[in-house]
Amino acid sequence: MEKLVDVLAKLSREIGHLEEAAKDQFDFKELTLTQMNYLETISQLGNPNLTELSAELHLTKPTVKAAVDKLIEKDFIYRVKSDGDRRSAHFHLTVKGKLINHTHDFAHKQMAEIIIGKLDETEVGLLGMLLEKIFRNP
Amino acid sequence: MEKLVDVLAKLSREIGHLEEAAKDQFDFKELTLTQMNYLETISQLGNPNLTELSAELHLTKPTVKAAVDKLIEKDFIYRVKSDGDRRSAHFHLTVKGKLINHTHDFAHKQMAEIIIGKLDETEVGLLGMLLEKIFRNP
DNA sequence: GATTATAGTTAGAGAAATCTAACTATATTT
DNA sequence: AAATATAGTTAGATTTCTCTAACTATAATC
Repeated sequence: MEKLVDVLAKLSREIGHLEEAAKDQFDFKELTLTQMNYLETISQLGNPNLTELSAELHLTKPTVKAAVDKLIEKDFIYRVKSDGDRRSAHFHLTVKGKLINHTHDFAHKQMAEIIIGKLDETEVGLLGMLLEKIFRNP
Repeated sequence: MEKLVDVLAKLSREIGHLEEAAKDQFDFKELTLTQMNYLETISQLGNPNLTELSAELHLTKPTVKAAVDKLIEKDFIYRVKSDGDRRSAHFHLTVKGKLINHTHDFAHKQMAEIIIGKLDETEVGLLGMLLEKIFRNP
């Protein structure tokens, strides 16, 4: 257990570094840390409305409205009116906004390459199976 | 490769969620997202001085000075004068500031528990060995 | 159908985060 | 030892982030 925790820490630190590096590359100087956080949260929640997004971020609705208005203006997200409820609308990432996820994808791809460089084919297959088993549903 | 990337994405997303949850728990409402980022970066750099911290964050020195002054006031970090260079000082996390790292530790421990719940003893041992091999130095 | 609840908006104010320009003190170079 | 470079600081201004209070429009409940 102790050892497993250690090695998980290393893995997550390594992935963290790779993501940081990817973010630096992807010229996200156009966005503040806070704004990036909004994009990530919108992506994680999967097209939330204002109420859901505010709840997740522990911020008030006027605060979040101001932020998303700015992100819309900068073409990172857009609004889609709800069919069911005419009061409400959901936020979607634009193509530009989805770049934020590419930083994750990039990091994971690099990690995969590191792994393939360190393990032989059998071991890679084994690792894949084990991780898959961990995330299998039931 | 494709499959490995997928499963790494799941793993890192899962650890991410656990860290978010841990942060919520640890009543870091006292800190803004930005301030948490300062603490994490100070921890990662290992007691940087103002110049190093500014460079890493891509921010000007007056900006970073204002931020660290506030973190010192709130007792999350402290200044240690450099022996060699009398102009300079390094930032260290206080006991309170180190709590930021506990959120990571917490997440990794929980992840380890999930893994132990999903795999049998042999498989856990195997996974540990594989991950260790990945992070072995040469 | 009237009342209450929910989703989002607007206006205005204050705190947080950032910058540039100008400065002091110590180190390094010439 | 004079000139230049580096580490950090100060002052002042601007932008970003956040809040509360009051509002509109639609939905749900009674």
